[in-house]
Amino acid sequence: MSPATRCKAETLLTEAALRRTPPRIAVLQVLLNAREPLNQDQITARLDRDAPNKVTVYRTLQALCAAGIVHRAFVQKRTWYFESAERCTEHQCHPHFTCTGCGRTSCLAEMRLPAVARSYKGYTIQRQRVQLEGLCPKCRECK
Amino acid sequence: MSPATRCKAETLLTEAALRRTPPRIAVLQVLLNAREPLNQDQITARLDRDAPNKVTVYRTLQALCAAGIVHRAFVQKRTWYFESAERCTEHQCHPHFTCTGCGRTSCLAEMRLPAVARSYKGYTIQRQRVQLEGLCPKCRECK
DNA sequence: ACACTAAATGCAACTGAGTTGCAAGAAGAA
DNA sequence: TTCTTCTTGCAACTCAGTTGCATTTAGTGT
Ligand SMILES: [Zn+2]
Ligand SMILES: [Zn+2]
Ligand SMILES: [Zn+2]
Ligand SMILES: [Zn+2]
Repeated sequence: MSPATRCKAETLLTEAALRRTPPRIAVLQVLLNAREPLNQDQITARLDRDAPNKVTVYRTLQALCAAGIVHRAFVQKRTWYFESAERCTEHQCHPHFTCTGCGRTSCLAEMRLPAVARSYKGYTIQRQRVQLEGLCPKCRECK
Repeated sequence: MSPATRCKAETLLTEAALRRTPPRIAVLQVLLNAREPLNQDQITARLDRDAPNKVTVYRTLQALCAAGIVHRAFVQKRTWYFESAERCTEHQCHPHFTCTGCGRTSCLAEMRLPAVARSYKGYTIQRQRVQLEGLCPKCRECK
């Protein structure tokens, strides 16, 4: 882990008024470095020896989500995948793409999405989450 | 249940080359009549005395989803909510709105959504699912 | 109408990510 | 440093979902 990432993690925690504890800094660093959403086991695996108890990871993710630093990106096979919220705007999370061929899910973080209406039939729409489905570049070739 | 709904359910099963068994017809009828996505317990509750075994409901929903007649609309508190696919198009499911105030999720089946690109960086995009978040009409008043 | 076969059902038992309670430990304020 | 409050680790629990298998049934073809 780079010292820059660590610094970023600590800053985010401070801004969210969360205590800067080793487990939180560690988990947040993993998510800041990840290119794809990770589930709890994957986060634990990346921490290896420094991994805290699984309940601590669980509660850490809860706290980070409540603070808005981390998002629950999607659920697959009954497990949640988490990611840093840094590549999402206030009104729109970046889309996730699930391949019907290989089952893999990836972030399309740079994809521009058409904006949705801010209100509809009395509903105030504050945030939009988009899930895409189809064939990934690899599976498209094989087909 | 109206005889029309039953007929519709049986037709859908036949078209999908699925056996028209009592549990399947019953579960499908419930979903065709529902205005909101339902989880397994809610489906069972609506069938009351006629409710099949929970494993049968589970496997029925699996079969209906595999056939594309039913969609897994969203997951909430570790349980899946199902709905008939009749109000979705091939490329776009109707959006679901979750209120951050009361936690309720509702279908915005008539809402028009801007179309998303059919391909992006080598990905072939076949279907789009949109999840919205904000305040529902009731919670907006109270606020 | 009857026999046959592949598919569906019900039951019981299992799975495992998520969740909780509580005692011990650590962060941050005074 | 002391104190208070929040956080952590452990063990135990929850419960929707999942599986295996024996029994039943839908649909097909006599
Ligand atoms: Zn693929
Ligand atoms: Zn992402
Ligand atoms: Zn509401
Ligand atoms: Zn819906």
